[in-house]
Amino acid sequence: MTTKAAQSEAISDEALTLGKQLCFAVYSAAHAFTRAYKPLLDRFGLTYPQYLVLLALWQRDGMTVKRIGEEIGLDSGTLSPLLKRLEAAGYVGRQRDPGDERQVIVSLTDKGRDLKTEAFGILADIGKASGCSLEEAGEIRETLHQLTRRLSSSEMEG
Amino acid sequence: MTTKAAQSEAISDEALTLGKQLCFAVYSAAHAFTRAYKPLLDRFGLTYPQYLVLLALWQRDGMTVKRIGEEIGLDSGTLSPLLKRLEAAGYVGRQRDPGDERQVIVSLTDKGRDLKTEAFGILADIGKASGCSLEEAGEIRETLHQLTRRLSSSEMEG
DNA sequence: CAAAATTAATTTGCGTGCAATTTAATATTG
DNA sequence: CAATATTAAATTGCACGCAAATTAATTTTG
Repeated sequence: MTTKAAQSEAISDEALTLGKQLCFAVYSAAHAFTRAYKPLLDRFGLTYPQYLVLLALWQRDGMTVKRIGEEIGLDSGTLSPLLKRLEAAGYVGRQRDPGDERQVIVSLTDKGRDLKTEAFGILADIGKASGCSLEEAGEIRETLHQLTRRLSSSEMEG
Repeated sequence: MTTKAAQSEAISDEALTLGKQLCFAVYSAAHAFTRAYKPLLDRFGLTYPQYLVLLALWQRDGMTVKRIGEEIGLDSGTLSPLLKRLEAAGYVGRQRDPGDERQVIVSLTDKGRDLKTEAFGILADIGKASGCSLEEAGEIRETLHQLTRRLSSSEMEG
């Protein structure tokens, strides 16, 4: 098993295993976050992506659908129905921008604003459960941002 | 702005921002992987989770649905229809276990086995696009595994 | 300024992802 | 050994996530 063919086979197997584990680690961590949030968000009747939208609005109220999408990385096809559900739940309102009728401005209701206070507790719980210091969390964030940027920038058309 | 109330407000705002960024970094990275794989998998008519199932089968053929679910973290509600699509595409076969008729054994077809060779190339492409050395990838994987383990172990019932 | 191009949301269609229910088969135990 | 409990898949229902098509409003430009 020391031929050239056998060696390249070994390298490929290593790449296979590593690639699988790296991709799957990210995949699992994302699901772990979703699951960790779920019981905390259930009592507000919110899903994780709905919560991400509210986090964005708590930092900057009155954004358009497009702007929200840029903030959290979702397109309007996902956001339109999601925002309707948030509206039905009474957390946000949606109004066409009078200055540009193509755009829809999403703004927090009083109920949506009130939720922010309780949401701080949720983030604290998640922070505790993640077992990270502020510095560790910052490092993980930076590493993943870098990874995301690299993957996004390379097109890799089949 | 140096009262006790103002200070705890500041701390909470920091937790809010950090928590949001950490959760979102993981969330974005997972989607970046999915998007990075998409053009490569499209020509085989495969989705990313379908590809994960095949990766698992290339390493250990003939697993039950439950075992596959444990390997990649999906339940039968997701796997049953997914496996039917893989079967319809001709990559796997499904047979009831004669020894225990409750179980369904999933095995690769010749077409499914043949795909493994090309899949090595996909992993290599992703590895290249991620811009990681084997060591860096290993560190990221370990960090995320640790994070996933911590989040999974803490129940946090609302 | 009118036709063409662009833009923002919405809608549609398909494939997850997961909780909860159902069905069928196997284990348990009274 | 028959009633009960457990287990593995499949099914159902709801909410993403994204591509593609549609609709309506605004720019662009000929």
